[in-house]
Amino acid sequence: MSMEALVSLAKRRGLVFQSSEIYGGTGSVWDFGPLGVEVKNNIKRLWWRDNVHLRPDMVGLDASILMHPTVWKASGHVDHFTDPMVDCRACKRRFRADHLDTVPWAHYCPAKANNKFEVPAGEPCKHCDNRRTLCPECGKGELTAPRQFNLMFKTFMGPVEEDASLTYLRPETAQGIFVNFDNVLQAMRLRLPFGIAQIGKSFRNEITPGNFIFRTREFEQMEIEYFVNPKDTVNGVPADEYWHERWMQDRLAWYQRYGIRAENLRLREHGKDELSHYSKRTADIEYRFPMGWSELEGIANRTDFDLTQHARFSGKSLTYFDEERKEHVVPYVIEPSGGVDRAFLAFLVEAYREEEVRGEKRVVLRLHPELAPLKIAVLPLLKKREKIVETAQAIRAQLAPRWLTVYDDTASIGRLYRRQDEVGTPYCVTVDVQTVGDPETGEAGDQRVTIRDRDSMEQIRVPIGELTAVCERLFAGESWASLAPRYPPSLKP
RNA sequence: GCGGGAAUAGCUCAGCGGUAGAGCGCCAGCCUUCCAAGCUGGGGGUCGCGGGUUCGAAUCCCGUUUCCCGCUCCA
Repeated sequence: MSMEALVSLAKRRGLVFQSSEIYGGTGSVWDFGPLGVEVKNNIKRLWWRDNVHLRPDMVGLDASILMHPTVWKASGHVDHFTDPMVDCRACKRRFRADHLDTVPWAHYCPAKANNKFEVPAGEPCKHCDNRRTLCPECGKGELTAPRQFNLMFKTFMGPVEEDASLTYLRPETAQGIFVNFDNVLQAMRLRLPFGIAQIGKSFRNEITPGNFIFRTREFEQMEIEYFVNPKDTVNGVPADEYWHERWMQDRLAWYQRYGIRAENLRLREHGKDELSHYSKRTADIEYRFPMGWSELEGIANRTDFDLTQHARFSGKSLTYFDEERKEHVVPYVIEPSGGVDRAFLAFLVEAYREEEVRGEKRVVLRLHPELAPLKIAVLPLLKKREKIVETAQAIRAQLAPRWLTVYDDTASIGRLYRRQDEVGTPYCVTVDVQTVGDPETGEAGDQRVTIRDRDSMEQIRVPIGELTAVCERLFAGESWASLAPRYPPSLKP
């Protein structure tokens, strides 16, 4: 499938809109429409349920986006979260200035005659004190002066824009967890290992955003900081390494549980040169997006870097008292950090299918029922029959408190089904003449309705009185195939 | 930020100096007893934005914004 087809569907069906579109759009930010916000909330709810509520060793947190500016000094983001870039004027290649310093370079020194020198990596010219000026790739082009990109958005706390009030929109939710480590520890009486989870917006002034909602400047993270005692071992392995491996496997399984096929997921270990300034080891969970394998979630061993830094900058002790060893330790932390928007995109890409049904193209989102924005659509077969419409609307009202249920009567039944297919509604409930009886013939209604399965397009016929119970079983995961034999469809065609 | 491509109806696109179009979708009506059927009617476009050339610009020129593909970066 192509990203274009998905962008188009997302807009047409109210999943994702470009931000500020009526003003010509604004770069690298997107809005989630009425159906998009449902999917996104579903992703966050499931992540929270599976990673916080179902585990005895996890608690949640919701820290503010604006924090004390020193947080970002301590975290290293003020100093390290920058990429000095230089461009070659001739071949137009772009380089990170710090990478250029890793190779020796040829230099034509203006301060000396007979002036070609080889200068060692990372050193300026001994004679003129210049750094590399020529492109390492094409060898001819002159390089621009390095330009600094700090990827953090600056802002000001309070009405006066002065340096004293300068702070940043957080570039990751993680720091909100680290600075609350001791608060949470005291309030919740926790024992290592334990984790703190948080979902929230983060902001990065990316040099190159793009690929739809894959890389945006405002995005939402689902982060866990899982604290372990580095002195402990599990199965003979240091605790941090054991839990790192565990989280990699758990998180991989989570994506699969909600519909991502194993062949479209992989773990990719970071090389030493690409590790972040805080990381001992990092592995990415990558998904096979339309534009290629790209990161869905990073799982890093941040060691004791963050707690140590914050202890140093704040002067507060951020340690854990090890009762067995009778000593204070600084916990190590394993960080599974996922992008909500990236998960959204991956689930959508994975679910999108174009199928051929009776010679017609059918677009269907085969979303996991828990992710689907709408759970049930109640449809009248004939909108001219008052009794059918009344019954259908009553059924919608009956189901709505339990599942997000919509009613639609604005087209023929086939079209209504296809509309629901396009947004991935797992089940449609149809009310027909047989349900309510036919006043013309005097035939009595059977008070049964049809449930139609999105993926197989098969139907079963269920008494209205059992509808809620049957839906309960379907959404609890009971398979269509096991349920269907008990509720044969209408004998009429 | 650099190079390349693009921007016309909700979507996909045609039109390339002379009155803004098609298909699909959407809305209303008729018809219709379960998978985008048919018929009739309807709403909807500052042709991304700004400037220029011209009697006349969606069309040619300049600028700009946004999107897509690369370089680079990350969740």
